[in-house]
Amino acid sequence: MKRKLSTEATAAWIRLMRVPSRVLDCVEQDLKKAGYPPLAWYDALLELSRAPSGELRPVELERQMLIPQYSTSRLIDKLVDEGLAARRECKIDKRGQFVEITEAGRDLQKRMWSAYSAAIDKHVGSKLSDAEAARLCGLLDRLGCSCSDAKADAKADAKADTKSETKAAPARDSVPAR
Amino acid sequence: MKRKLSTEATAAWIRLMRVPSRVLDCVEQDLKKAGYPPLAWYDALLELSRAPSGELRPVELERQMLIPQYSTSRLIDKLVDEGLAARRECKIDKRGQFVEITEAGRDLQKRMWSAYSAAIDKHVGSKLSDAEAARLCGLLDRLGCSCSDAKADAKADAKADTKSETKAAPARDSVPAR
DNA sequence: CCGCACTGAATGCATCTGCATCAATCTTGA
DNA sequence: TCAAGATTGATGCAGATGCATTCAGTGCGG
Repeated sequence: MKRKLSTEATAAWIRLMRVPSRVLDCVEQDLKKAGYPPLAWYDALLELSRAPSGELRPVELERQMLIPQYSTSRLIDKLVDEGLAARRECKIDKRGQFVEITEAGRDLQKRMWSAYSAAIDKHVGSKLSDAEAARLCGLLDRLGCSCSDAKADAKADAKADTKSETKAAPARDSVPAR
Repeated sequence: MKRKLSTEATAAWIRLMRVPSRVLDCVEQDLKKAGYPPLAWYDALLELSRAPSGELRPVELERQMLIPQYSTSRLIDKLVDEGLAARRECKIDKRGQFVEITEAGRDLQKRMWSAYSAAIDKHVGSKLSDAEAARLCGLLDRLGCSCSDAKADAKADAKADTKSETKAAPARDSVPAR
């Protein structure tokens, strides 16, 4: 299996590594200049605001946001410090807890969205037609489900848990609000 | 200038934020499992090995790699520590220096490339036809030149005050070798 | 020659990240 | 029913990153 790496694939790789991080940077900068916190805060607030009663278990938030557990824990710390969310006891499972978005949190989420959506439009929407954006989605989706096997490899001799998450998942994700 | 953000653009944004970072992760993991250092080291070694006499000014390296100055400085520290590069005095400008790749550095760069190219092919090349890869390049390129104007802006009012960050995008670069 | 603005590079410090581990609690199954 | 194992969430620590500053050296205008 000694495939040859094509120049097209190489060119795509270079752009994959450069362009999105740059675009993210631009958007984050716009948000920051508007006086808002990092995007991760928005994502968390959005997930919380969407949840049935405005509250989620940290472990749920973690799964929604696809970030590591410790990262979730620390993010929650900060949201709580800023009064954007509150920890609430979880009666049914005393190991756990609920994190509930506050009014201030909902408010911030809404205000951020206007700046956020404007930034996305500025840096992505305005540069591509809808058809092009859709084609880009299609191409990126083709790259999506690759690392599950790495995970499997890692614990190959462990449990064969087949947790392979084929997360080509539809857009049910962070950004879209409102 | 109150454009509406389309759902297509939003979907593209989500994928832009997720897919490439995931692909990068996979490639980095592959490299790591093969016992190699981070990709940034490869990039630096590649730039050095390509340079006329195997040496560059740090400031050149910085521009090639699109990473901040302090980051370059620290990366060089590590390469030197590992014997992959050496600092050499710059006679014509005593503020500066040259960084020269060593034989060990050239050797590592070459060895890394075989693992690296295999990983790129596995996670990108094998998932897209050459035509698709080319289309992906085209689409990503449309997004590329968005922050250059930010740079221009910054330069424009540079004299004013602008503590605003003229930060260059952190991005991976320079893959193609051999 | 001097003063002054600028460039090249390093570094102190605060923050962020990842990893490993911990304690508490829940679940399972013998 | 209880021990073994799995889950939930927090945290100590090491390394990475970003920011601002510092230091040395350059080059220009006077």
